[in-house]
Amino acid sequence: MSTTGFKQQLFQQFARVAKAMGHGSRLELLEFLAQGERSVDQLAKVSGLSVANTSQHLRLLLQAGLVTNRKAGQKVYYRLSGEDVVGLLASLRQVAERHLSDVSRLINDYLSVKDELQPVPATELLEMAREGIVTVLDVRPPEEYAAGHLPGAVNIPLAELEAHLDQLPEDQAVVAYCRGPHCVLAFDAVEQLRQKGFNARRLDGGLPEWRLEGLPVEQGIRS
Amino acid sequence: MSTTGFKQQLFQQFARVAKAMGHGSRLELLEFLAQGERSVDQLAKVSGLSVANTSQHLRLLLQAGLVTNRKAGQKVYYRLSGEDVVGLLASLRQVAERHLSDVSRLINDYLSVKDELQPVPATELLEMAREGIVTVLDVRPPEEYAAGHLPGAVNIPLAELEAHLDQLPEDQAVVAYCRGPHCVLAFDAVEQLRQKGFNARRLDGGLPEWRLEGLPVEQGIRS
DNA sequence: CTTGTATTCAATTACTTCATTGAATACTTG
DNA sequence: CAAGTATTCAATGAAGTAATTGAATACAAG
Repeated sequence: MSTTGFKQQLFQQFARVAKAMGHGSRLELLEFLAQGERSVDQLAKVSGLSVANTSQHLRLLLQAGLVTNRKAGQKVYYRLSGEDVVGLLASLRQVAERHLSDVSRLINDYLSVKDELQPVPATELLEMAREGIVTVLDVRPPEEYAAGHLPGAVNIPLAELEAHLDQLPEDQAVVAYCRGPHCVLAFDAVEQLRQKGFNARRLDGGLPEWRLEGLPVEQGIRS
Repeated sequence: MSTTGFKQQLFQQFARVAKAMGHGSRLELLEFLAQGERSVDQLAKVSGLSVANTSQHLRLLLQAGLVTNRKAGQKVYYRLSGEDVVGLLASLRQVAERHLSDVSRLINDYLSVKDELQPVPATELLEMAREGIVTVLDVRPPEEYAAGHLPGAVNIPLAELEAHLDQLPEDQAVVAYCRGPHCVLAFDAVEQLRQKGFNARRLDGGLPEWRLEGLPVEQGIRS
């Protein structure tokens, strides 16, 4: 094989991975899988895609090496191939935010209006949590919380926040987090909490980004 | 705008960037641009694409925010938008290498046969160079060398290596580098040098990866 | 002002991608 | 064994992508 031929094949292979990420739905599926493994049916429900369509996208992600799968009875569970995929997604997001004005405008118009404050860096939150001066709030659905969450985090899905305010100490700061840096649930939670008089902030990033920084993750349902 | 609408638009924007990288030729153009800014004509020549085709690919990369351009007379010069694009390309490459068996097989069959030794980490090379116990060899074309190179690197394009062996001290180790971790030129250089009795190794990565690690870069033609 | 150079644009053709639909396959339950 | 469930497959039509070709545009030189 010539040098040119080799190079072209190599770049073509790299392009396969990029192409697999070249559709909004597949990126969303990857973000869901970053929270923990899910079945096809679960992914179809949470994404709003048909099962057949979800299956097709997952097959493409599988062929690109971004996810792996395992069978359990009739169900097929998918997961990210590794933490490096989270890193790749983070890198992609950062480039888009920085160099695409459409992206920064979209984020500004929709998210920054909800929370203009800088999010709390992960290592800073870990420090505050260890000092016991903050309440960490996970606003994702329970199954995502169970798959993995920040140590000591309280799980109150956004839809139930108003009904469970009593679970949050009023004399402490609250830092909310979600699936990733642009997950609306964390923004909405902070907005609601501030309206109720809480000192609420957002975490910089979500559970996958936290884990990517090598920070500790708990699993299971809270006692 | 609804939460679902916002999320879908955001993912669609991120997908734009990924899709722009979803073609082997565009990834190759990005690797060339990682060495320094180039004109359309230069990129067409070095990539083997037609000028019109090169222009089309560059326009797509521009729209995706991966490159920027400037005009100088009749020429248009393109460059990467930022170092974060190099990081994104590195991340993509790493995921492909790790999770696509076709990629690791391609690399193994074509590159590892040329050089099975582990490449020298960048920080290690910097140390050795500072101690003056190694010769750093840049085997890229002179214009890429001029745009940026490792401090103290000697520029001998591969095609001229045999004729310029006298420029390399025989009593010192030689570490060769090129455009990136899979640039064949560095592998071929090391192969040739070993055949001539030199103690030759490769750098882990190329000039863009070196710069991404925050290491010093020189510019211009060597005195 | 004309000619040459560099680049971009638009149209075309062929190919690929995407969502849908219905069928096929595999596993579970009664 | 039949019916139900979960998932994948294949075909289809619409939309998008990629290379080529020739034209258009912009700038430079004589």
